[in-house]
Amino acid sequence: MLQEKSSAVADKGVTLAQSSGLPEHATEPSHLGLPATPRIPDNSDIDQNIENIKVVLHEKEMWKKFHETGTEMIITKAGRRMFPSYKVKVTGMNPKTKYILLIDIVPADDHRYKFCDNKWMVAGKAEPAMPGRLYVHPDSPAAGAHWMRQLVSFQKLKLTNNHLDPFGHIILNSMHKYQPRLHIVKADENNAFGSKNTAYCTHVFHETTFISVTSYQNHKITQLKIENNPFAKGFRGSDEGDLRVSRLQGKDYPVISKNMVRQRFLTSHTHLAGKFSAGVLGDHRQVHPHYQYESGVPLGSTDSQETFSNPFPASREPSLLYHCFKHRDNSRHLELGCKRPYLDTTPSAVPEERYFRSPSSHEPPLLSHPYCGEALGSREACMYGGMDREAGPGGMAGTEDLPPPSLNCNVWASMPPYPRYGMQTVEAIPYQPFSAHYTSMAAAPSVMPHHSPSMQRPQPAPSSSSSSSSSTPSGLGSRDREAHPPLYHRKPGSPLRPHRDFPACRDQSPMPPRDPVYHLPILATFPIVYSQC
DNA sequence: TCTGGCACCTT
DNA sequence: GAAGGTGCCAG
Repeated sequence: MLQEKSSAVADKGVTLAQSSGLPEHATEPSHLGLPATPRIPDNSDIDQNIENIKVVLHEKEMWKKFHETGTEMIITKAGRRMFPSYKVKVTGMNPKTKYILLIDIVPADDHRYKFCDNKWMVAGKAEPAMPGRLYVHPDSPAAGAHWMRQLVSFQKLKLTNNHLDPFGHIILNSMHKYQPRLHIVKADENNAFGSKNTAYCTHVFHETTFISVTSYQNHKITQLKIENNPFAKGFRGSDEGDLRVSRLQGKDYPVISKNMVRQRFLTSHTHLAGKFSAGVLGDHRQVHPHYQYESGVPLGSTDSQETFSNPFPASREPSLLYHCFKHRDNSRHLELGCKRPYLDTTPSAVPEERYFRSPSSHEPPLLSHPYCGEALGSREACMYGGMDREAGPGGMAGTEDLPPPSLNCNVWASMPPYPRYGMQTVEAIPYQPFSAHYTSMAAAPSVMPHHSPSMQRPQPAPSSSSSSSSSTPSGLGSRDREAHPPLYHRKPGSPLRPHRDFPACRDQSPMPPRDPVYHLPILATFPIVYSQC
């Protein structure tokens, strides 16, 4: 469908190779462990198909509009869709190869925000990240031809602020900034991912960054939503809209809400004053310079000093980041403890959507702990959430309140969505409580730039980045890894189904018990550590 | 800041 | 016509 030339060009990102199985950036001593310049991998390191995949964000212009204003996404207890919807056009796939497409939404930084004086301002330290969850596209796994045939829409993805959400929606904290990420995973022979040789790419469009809210803060965003979202058509027309509100209130005359008055006043006032103060959020770069490309050319070191005209100054056009690599080392393949194949799961209340626990939420100071994912069962839904607690091969440490997992409950560690600068990645090395480890994603490094104090936590045994790269990321032995099946499994020819039974892994408590395990650093942004819990 | 109910709208 | 997605608003 919509193919934007500019976007297509812009979408040229950098492909990073990592022969050791650990992302290059994760072991680089330099800034965030990122190499000075992206290294083009040889085909022995990177799966050709994965490497060639191009992703274009659909309705990029609309996203830009929102982004320039400061995108806000409503989150509700019941779950709210994103608007604009996350839709992409994918090309470059091997038509016959099966892929799994999924999205996770990771914190863009570790701040909490507030909308003050008609602009977003940092209001403090971020709340502990919600259990990370992944939304797997319902069509997954599907052949490349299928994905490339038409737009891939993630419009059914829903966001919630309910920490105990039973529907598998992606859980977020209100007033926090997030970055959606698209992961394209090459399905293995079992139509799953997580096993050895798993190859995948992560694509990040930073114009999709948003701040989660329970009610819109910026009137401009409200108007953009109303103007562009068909479901909000009833609110279209400024005057009519006001009149409609009046009617809703049983009045026949226009009534302007206080908020609207305030917003409009502030907007006007702010305009006269000079618009948003640049840099309000600008000190939180979401993308690492080295992974930021424009028109196929590295943008270079963009920095926080850059002047931004929008609330999300970190963005740059075009903003696509992606990282691809293939796990050649068994010690790094995705291996999850799937006690039951998807087909064994029974339908659940989770309808049509697939959510998984996401490995990559920033969760200071717990961000480095592994995530435990259980599958939600339903014909199409499958969710994995990040465990906010320690999880060992045989169970989830610190989850004494949890019943024994009756189904699948996987653990994985992830890399924080924003830069951890060297030591962050190094921290993980010493840790060895997991049975499987899967590190990846260059996307992580791209998504965030500053190092937050909150992210600094006691290091079990500071080690060099090289050591981390040379050894199993989490220090897991292959012995344990091999004991676990793929995270995402689907029998050939059968619909991909998630495991059911969240209760088995009710790890949604926002504040997991403090445990040494939490010192485990997250080495990658995408499924990294998997083990049964 | 957040929630639930509402009317209006699309699908 | 039903189901479900919207923003608005009182509380």
